[in-house]
Amino acid sequence: MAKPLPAAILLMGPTASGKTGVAIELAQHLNGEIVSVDSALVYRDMNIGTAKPDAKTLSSAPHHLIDLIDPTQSYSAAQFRRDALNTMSEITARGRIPILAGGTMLYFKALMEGISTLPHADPDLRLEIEDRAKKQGWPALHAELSALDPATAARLKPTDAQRIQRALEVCYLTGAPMSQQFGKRSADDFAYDALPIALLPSDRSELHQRINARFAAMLESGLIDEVQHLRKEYELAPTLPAMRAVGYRQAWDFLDGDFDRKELAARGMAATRQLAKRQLTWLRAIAKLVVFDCLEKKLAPSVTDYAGHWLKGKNFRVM
RNA sequence: GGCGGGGUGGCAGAGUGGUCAUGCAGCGGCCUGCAAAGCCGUCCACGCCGGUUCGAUUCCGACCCCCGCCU
Repeated sequence: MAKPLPAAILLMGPTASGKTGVAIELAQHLNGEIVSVDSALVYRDMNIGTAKPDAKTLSSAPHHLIDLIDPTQSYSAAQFRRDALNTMSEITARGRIPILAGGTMLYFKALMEGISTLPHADPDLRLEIEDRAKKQGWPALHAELSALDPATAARLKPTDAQRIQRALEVCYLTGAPMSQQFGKRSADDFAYDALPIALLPSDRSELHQRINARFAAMLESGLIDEVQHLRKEYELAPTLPAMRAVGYRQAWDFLDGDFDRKELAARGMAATRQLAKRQLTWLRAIAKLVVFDCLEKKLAPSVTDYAGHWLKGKNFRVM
């Protein structure tokens, strides 16, 4: 008979849904450690705009996958999967429960469903492709993809620059169409008995209010200074993933003098609302979620209570 | 009070006697190494009342409101 799988808790929710507070409460009460599932928290020196928990909060429970790389570097879903699986097995080996908390739904998907064995990004090749796109336009490259990988080209719009680029990159690097390599999953499965929890707002406009207030607060606490500092300390460009993050992109353009502070606030808030919308679309597509209303007052205690019962039912020891 | 200009969707902003502005926001969706990214789709309108007309957001008149100048 197979050994029972180790337990894990997955805590998903849109931005500003209160994930951090819930995750800490879970970690403290259920003998857990938090694994961040967030494509922006991996950046060092990006604190205000990413709503990174402060030092005191971070020390109140073990956190992982935060502050991994410089803003000049880039991360990926595949890298996240490796890092997360490694971290999770370490946590499990300590006899504790991994609590994966965050809002980057692609990372959750990659973690749970696995990801095909494909070459990693090649910056030089990408530059080359972008160069050609500038001259010939993306539809021309899409046409080229039609010859190399008809199946992928068929499902991509000629305007979908990012995915056309990736598909071509895979073709060039491997000599084979990406669509033919999609079956080959990484061998290391997601071998956990996971409780997937989603924090959803019962009222969208209230979430929007929260988002607006939070972005205003970020400006108050020095988001602009943070970005200015980053520009001074690192060799950054507005095309880097880190500088395309919500808030940072807008602050960058503001520092370039593209618009005034009022417009910065409006654009930052709008970008955050749109992020939340996309996150909610992801969450609606995922079946078998245990849903909590993130606008509920006693959110953290009730989630902890629920997760505690779930763990007990599986004979895990709960602190 | 007089003269001039104007009132268009949540906002900005074109335009036309008879299928369409457009941008932003909002809403729905897609998603395999950039994902807080990238991409697709979509609702909402012509200040008010009357007239001309087969048909008026568009033409005419009255009215209301706004802006500027003058008294």
